[in-house]
Amino acid sequence: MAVTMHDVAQRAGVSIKTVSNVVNGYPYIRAETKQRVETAIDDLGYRVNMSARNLRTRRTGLITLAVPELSLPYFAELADAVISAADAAGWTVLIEQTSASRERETEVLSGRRRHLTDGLIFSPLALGPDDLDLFTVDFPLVLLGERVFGAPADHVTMNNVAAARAATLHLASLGRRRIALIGAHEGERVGSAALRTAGYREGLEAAGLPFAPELVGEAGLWHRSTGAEAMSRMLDDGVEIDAVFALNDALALGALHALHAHRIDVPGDVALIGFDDVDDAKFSVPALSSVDPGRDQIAHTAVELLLERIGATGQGGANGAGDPAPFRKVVPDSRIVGRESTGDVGAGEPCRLVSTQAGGTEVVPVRAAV
Amino acid sequence: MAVTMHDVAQRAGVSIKTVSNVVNGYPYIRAETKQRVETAIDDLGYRVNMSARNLRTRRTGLITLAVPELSLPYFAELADAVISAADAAGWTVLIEQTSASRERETEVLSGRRRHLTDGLIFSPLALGPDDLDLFTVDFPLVLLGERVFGAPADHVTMNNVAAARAATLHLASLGRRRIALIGAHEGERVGSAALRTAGYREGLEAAGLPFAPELVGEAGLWHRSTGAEAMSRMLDDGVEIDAVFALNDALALGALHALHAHRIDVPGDVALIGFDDVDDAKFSVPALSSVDPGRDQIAHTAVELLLERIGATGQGGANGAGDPAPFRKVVPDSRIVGRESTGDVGAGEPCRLVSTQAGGTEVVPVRAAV
DNA sequence: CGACGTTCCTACAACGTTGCACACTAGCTG
DNA sequence: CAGCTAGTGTGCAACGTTGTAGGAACGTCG
Repeated sequence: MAVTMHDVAQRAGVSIKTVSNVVNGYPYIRAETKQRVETAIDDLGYRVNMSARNLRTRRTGLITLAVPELSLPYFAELADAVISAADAAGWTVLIEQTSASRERETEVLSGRRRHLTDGLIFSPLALGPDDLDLFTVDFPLVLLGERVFGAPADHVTMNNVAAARAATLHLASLGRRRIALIGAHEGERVGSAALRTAGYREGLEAAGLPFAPELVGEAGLWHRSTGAEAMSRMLDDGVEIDAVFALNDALALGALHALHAHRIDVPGDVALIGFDDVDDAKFSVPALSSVDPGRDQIAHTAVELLLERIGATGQGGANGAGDPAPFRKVVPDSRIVGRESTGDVGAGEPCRLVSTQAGGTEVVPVRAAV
Repeated sequence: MAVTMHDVAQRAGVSIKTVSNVVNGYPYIRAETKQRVETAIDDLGYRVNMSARNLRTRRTGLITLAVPELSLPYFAELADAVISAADAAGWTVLIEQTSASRERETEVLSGRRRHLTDGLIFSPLALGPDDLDLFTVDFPLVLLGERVFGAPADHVTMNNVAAARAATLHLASLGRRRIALIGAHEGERVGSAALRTAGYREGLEAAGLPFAPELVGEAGLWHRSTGAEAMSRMLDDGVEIDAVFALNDALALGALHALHAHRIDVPGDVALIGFDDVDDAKFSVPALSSVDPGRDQIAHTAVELLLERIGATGQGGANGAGDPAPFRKVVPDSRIVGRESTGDVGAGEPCRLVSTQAGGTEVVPVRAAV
């Protein structure tokens, strides 16, 4: 049925291995021979059988990207960027949706599909620092996000505290004094919520503003609906505010909805800023100011680190110990994108970049394998 | 290095084939033997090597979903639904982004990655009816969308004309008389734009309204930005309108932005309805009315048809001709979701389903193989 | 002139799994 | 008792590719 190297070899009058050599770009082949093989390949419509090649080479050419849900725009845009970056390097991406459930996130690290790909870029949302041992795995792994630090893996994250601090300060610099926060996770010590909330408090302090508990709105899941609910609760409770820092853009857009429903003008009465700078932010009414955490750079760096790790893996061999590269932590630059919702620009004007946070790379020594 | 069936067999004191039988759920195995094998598997942490299995079975357990871009919410949500549906059936999805370019769409049908998966769910945007021969392929294929009809493949599409007609009629039923259209593709005879525009004209006619060229706004790409531009152009030109039918939600949200920038009240001055019913629609300000084309059903049906086709493929054998099932065209039910932007409901109220279009399945005889 | 290097090509043996054929035991049927 | 069928397990030969080792032809150099 399917055309194999054998068929090509026969037609071209060479050995099967020569066909393999041609396909793989082995240099020592006479031009004429190469030509003959290539003609035979075209004539027969031959394609290499990936399964066979994968079996033989112990590589699949696939990497996994595990994210909570594609229908969340942040992760859809991240997936887009990761796929593009991998594609440019000749790799293919397989996406796993975890729904942010512990069970599925655990399965990503050890489950059925683990052996389908050569490496994993993982943005956990349910697993946390208590699950650190789960992250001690024997395959290339790059972590994203803020749930787990200190795992034996490369890590691409963002400058949450500094960026949140800058966002808060930005609102303060506009003369706002009652700055609410939407999306807090009470009691949590890790994760984006905790870090960004810490940045918010730092920002208040730096601006000489008091911290007021009633200004903090809880929202477990960071969806538009929960943002709208949290904002509504706060407004219904009669809390006085003149600015809102939402911990992501979905929350911010939900909050915007609630503000509008309460006939509150943005940015006239209340200035609003989000986090993530998803595509939607540009097109809400009014256009949403946000923090760009450097998504493209995150995706690009994650793919780069993972492929490096995959490449290095091959060297182990009889050497046993080898000398694995130390784990790196990379923090891309983030910046604040001022749009209408903070009154930084009028409708129609291009957005203004208000402030810049420098990131960087930190090298962490490899911990002894367990 | 890696644990193989051989190791498991040795430890359990059975043949390698028995391990294989246990792993694959072969029924005729003594409970005690099965237990012993399973214990050995757990002890050694054995996982089947997918590459080897794939080579042997000529199956990969993967299907491809090819869409233009994940950062377009409609496709992100579609991908989410397809992945979930495939997952439920034990299959894994590989996503290809085509950027709606001819080159990449052609590659999806014949390129490097073609042999990586067992089947393809393809939503073309660049290829059209002139490329019908490209779609005559020798692997399971399910088409989505409205670009290509009559290809030798199963097809899941939507009731574009009827749904657009209903949306237009709905605006008319609210007393609107100057109903603009945003997103037209002048001169095109195929694709969503042409079909939905046809439905719009049918709707106008059914409502006894005249068709007016100045009410039709072009927008090549259906992004928020192009929607905003098209809307702005029309308003700047002084065209009088009291309703807008945007051919998808991204355009509608962009148009909403432009309407707001022109200080036009929605739905007071202008009623607005989109198409696709993406998640965002619920949370815009005001909440956007839209046409739900039955996205979940589309994803579900597409996966179902593809897996059926993949299953049937195996039977070919020496039989030669076989008797392939005829190609099916499935049209899920679509419905209009009325929200604030058409004044169907006030802020906070749940949305109202205004009208329902019945879809169905049509069976097309298989064309002779080429 | 023999040793050695380049260039070009090939044979063989895996990679880890599953399909197929078959062996053997028990119980049952005609 | 021969001949089934159901139940339980094994051995062999692929699936299509690539790594390793090496052979043959042709210089080139000391």
